[in-house]
Amino acid sequence: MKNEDEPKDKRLKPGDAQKLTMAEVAKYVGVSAMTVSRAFRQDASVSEETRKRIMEAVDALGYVLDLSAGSLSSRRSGFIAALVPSINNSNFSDTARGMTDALEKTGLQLLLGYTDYSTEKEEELIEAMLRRRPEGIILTGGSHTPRARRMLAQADIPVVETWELPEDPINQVVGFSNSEAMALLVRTLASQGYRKFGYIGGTTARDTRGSQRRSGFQRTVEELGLGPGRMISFGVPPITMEQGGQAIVSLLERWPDTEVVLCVSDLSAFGAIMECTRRGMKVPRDIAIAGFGDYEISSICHPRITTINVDCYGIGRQAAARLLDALHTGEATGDEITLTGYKVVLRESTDRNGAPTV
Amino acid sequence: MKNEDEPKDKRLKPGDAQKLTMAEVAKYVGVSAMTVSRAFRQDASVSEETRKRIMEAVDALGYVLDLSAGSLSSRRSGFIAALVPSINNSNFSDTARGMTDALEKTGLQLLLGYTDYSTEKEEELIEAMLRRRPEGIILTGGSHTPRARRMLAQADIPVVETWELPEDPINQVVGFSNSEAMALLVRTLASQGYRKFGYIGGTTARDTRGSQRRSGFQRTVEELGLGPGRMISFGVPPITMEQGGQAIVSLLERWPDTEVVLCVSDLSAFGAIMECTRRGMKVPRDIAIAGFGDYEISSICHPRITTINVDCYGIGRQAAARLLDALHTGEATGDEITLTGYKVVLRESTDRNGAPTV
DNA sequence: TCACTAATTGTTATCGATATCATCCTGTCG
DNA sequence: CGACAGGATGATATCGATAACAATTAGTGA
Repeated sequence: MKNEDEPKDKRLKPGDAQKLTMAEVAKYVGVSAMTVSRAFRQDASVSEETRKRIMEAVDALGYVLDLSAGSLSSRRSGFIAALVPSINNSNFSDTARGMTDALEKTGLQLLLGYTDYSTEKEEELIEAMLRRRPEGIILTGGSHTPRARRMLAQADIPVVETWELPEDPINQVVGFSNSEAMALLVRTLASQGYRKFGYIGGTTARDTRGSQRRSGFQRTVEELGLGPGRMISFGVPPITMEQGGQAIVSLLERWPDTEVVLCVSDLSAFGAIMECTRRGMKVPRDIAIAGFGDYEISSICHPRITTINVDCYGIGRQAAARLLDALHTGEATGDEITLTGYKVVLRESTDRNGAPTV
Repeated sequence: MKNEDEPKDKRLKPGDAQKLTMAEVAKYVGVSAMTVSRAFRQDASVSEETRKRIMEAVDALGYVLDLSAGSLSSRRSGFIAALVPSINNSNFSDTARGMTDALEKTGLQLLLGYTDYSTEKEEELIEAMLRRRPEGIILTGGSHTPRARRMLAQADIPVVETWELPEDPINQVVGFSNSEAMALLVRTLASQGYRKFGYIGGTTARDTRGSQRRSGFQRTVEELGLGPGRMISFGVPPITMEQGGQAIVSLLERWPDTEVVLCVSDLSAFGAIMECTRRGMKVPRDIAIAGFGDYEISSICHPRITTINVDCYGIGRQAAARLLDALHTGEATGDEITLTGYKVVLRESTDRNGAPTV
């Protein structure tokens, strides 16, 4: 083996900003590039002593591994793609956090995109993502354009759909039935004596989870013999806090005797409650209001909001875990449906007895 | 030119799931791979007719461009890395959205990571990002570990620091002075007659923007001769809504005569207001409370919250724009500081006259 | 008509790592 | 003592696109 201090006529000074390659690190240490490559992976067989010398050289030179080169030859990009409707929505950002956390230490990196609740945008993003050759992809919901489905099928990587139970799943699913969850909420409130139910949601079918919640509401209200629900649609999904406030005004103008209003999400429920308070109505004394999603705000605000708690973080974490399973078992696992929990959280905003202290 | 229907003995069926390469598309069409490559980029010179035939073949075969291969030879990854403290915070997710929007149509993709307010985590993420050879990187704040700074210097890519005005900027900066903004809020409220100021913030220096706001508060209160501010620290940053509620209780126990409380963020302000309301105090009649950040909630809740509006989306958008400038001008531009605006938004929660209607 | 320019397409080398197989060395066991 | 296992390392081909330059064709003006 040569003298370790040999790099005499090399113009490589430690800290030199020029593009460093593995080969140069190798030459500096006096080994082959292959050995340097091995030293970067803990499993590969390199003697401890060599690895140490290589890592010292890496530090001294300031070399940073180039994964884009590596992924080409290893045919593993190290990416997992994930598409969520919005990153400004704390439900979905919790899900994204769950995915990121589950991927920690696996060497896989999350490539995040947001579809803005549009399947067209989703299709574009799927194509953009597939160009990076992700090893798996996580989608929100089960609505996809035909072309998106084709691209996914051809990509031949595990797909996980989340947050819903699609009728025609692509591969795996991690989610829950939004319509069942909403139905449970209706039944729970009906059992407390509420009879005249209103509903606030967005106008279009863009938000499929919203549509499912609405149909769960409608179906259950009719099943219970409480007549057709009083439904107000307002704004393009996702419906905002402010729109929740506007919607409750419309709803109460049209059906002033409404006893309880369910909202497609906590955000609109919060907006509705605040608007009522502002107008001098007391919640729940004058009107009861419930949301969906159990956002942080709902347990803090006054009155606290009755809602459906959804395991957002768990959805992300499990979706990533299922993807990892599929990658490890050679993608031979059957496509499973993983149900995630939800539960009714009864709080002040629908309390039949106690009006909130003010 | 050969017969276009030639692929007779090729076993390539359209829609075949096997790994497709550009060369196979080329063979299918009867051109060279280079021509296919050109067809994918709008600037390159390919006849319209050829491009059309190629794109039809791409559709028929279901070929998807492989950017990881392309970035290796072109030495352009097509990535911009961005690190934010948290994706669950709507201020930062607005910033992320601004960046994504600014990068739309540029062919650059955002690689997002969250540091959880830790410079150590940031250092790890910077290394992970640099392994993907991003063409630029956007950071939040000006606090970085020495090793992080070294890696960034050596990477030799444009860096934009956001949300603050670091004393020792790396390259470009897009942000504002958090301490000046908070000082402005203090002066504004003082000019309305408030004298006894309290402050609620997190405990440690992890959240540098929080620390800057606090010092802006403290300095200004003293400058105005209003004695040392009454400060309560609570919880590990980022301080939550719930902690805001707990903090205001401590603060009022210790200094019951406090007239106005400024909070490090709207979230803690909201928690504080709700806790006061719950305890039968009226805001602002009994105590005035202000926040920072102008989150959606602050213009909706009751009472509406006085706050500092920050152009979160604009920070992201401009940060990305500055990065694009630097990339186009060959990185020869001087390192500039782009100031983003902020303004005091006076609302009900500090209104000296009108108590909110309840 | 012919040299010449511009538009279009092809050929070859290359980006920087890793897969794969070959080689070398050391120690062990019959 | 010789053969062989296994650990450590090296040599070479390769991943799939693109840069750079070469070649071909069509059109243009003298």
